[in-house]
Amino acid sequence: MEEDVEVSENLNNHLNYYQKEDQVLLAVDCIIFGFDKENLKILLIKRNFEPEKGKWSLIGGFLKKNENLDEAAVRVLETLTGLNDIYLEQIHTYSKIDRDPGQRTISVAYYALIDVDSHHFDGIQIDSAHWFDISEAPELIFDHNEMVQKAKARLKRRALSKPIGFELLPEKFTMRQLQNLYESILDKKLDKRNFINKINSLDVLIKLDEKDMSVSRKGAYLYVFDKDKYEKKVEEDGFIFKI
Amino acid sequence: MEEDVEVSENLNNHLNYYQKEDQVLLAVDCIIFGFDKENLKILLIKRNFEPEKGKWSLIGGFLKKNENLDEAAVRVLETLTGLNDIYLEQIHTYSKIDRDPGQRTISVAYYALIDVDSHHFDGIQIDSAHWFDISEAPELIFDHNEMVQKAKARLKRRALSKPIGFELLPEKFTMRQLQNLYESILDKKLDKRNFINKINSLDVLIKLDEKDMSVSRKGAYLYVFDKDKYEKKVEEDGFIFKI
DNA sequence: TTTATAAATGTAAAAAAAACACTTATAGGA
DNA sequence: TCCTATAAGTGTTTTTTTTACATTTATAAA
Repeated sequence: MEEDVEVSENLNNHLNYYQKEDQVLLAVDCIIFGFDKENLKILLIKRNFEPEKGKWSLIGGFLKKNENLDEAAVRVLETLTGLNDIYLEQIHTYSKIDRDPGQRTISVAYYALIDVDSHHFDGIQIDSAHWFDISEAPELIFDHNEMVQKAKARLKRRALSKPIGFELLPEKFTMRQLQNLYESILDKKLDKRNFINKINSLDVLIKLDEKDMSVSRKGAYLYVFDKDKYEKKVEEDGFIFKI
Repeated sequence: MEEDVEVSENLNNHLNYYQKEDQVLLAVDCIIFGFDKENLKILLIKRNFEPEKGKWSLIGGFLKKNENLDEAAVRVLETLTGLNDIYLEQIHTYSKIDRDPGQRTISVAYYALIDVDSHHFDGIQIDSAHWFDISEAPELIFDHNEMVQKAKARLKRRALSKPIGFELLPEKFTMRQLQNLYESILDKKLDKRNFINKINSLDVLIKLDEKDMSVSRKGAYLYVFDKDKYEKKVEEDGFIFKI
């Protein structure tokens, strides 16, 4: 039934102006970055359908008639994680003719940022999903490696110009964790004092009277990101977040 | 005939793995920036077909089976300008359900950079096309205004980090023209001496023994962009172009 | 009480960016 | 041919930002 409607809509509906044009399948694929207070991770799944069944892959899905691409990406992510409040951003659209040997498919890549620990999703919803350390991720199907490369580059750029990191951290975090995150994303060591000075000069963190005692004997103060303050700054004086 | 083949391929071919998925029309729309040595421009057309016939629009076209998106964008641009060596970059994919009242269409926006004068295209190939000063562009159909906004922001970012400007200038140009271009893109006045010092410190221009006498009595030295040197620098020492 | 460990802290030097004004070459007009 | 008007060309100082760098402190565990 559904298919009949589809054919009729696409080829026979007199309200359509573009009847002679080729149609394509449009997919979304999500590069899901996570952070566990130590290392940057990526969430991958083992494909359980053909083609390329059994190989590692990004999670993806096809765009449906009744949703836009952002909504499709949210849906796809919810299917995997059970979460629907995940930070998502569109990156690039991939269209090589034979990129998917199954059928001509164009794919819109999104990247997502998740705090691995504090979003304790109800167990990942697909058994074969696995968090890989970003440096230890396996080869992926199709052009998914290329997508991941681009997403990493984008993440790096955004980390330098937006307070993107706070999507990847628990609500309360230590300076060391924030620095670990930036070091993972930028893939280089940073000087501790300079980093703290820089962050403090941005004036968008609130230092709590609370310490995380789980790592050191002295304990480390916890901070929260002051989103309102950040947004007010951006609005009022075109504040530029720049690390 | 062609349509028969299409239906059969999409719905009946046993090599297709994704038969039950919805298909969509995929378009490309091009934000064509130009520069005439004075001002940043945008090339728009008056649509000569429904819907929204007669309104100003970006130039666009539908993706075909035998091409990828970059190729589609090149084809669309060639149709309009007769040129096929234009700098193009994908920006974003737009998918709001009712963005095109004609039919559900997803559109991939590209931006293009053209030197208005020295690419003297054989007259623009579509009569209704017109170069608008970027600040005087008319309202556009669908979500094209949004696309232009994003393209402008992207152009700004890229101008600060890549020698993008040289796509928009004639081969030989004066420092004043380069500064005009940057001022147009960044939408602010720059100090002449600081600008020249900055550009010279990048060391990617060749100063010619030739002057442009068309603007001042004194004449202004002409420069060319040393693309090889630029690329060698990027490769060898990760040279960062930053204005 | 001692010890081991990560946290917390500030300053000086170097580099980059911004502010700033006068001289020069030439065409065109007097 | 001399004068004038106009944009081109040129450096230095100040300010801001970035980088480099080492010691003390709080606490839990031994």
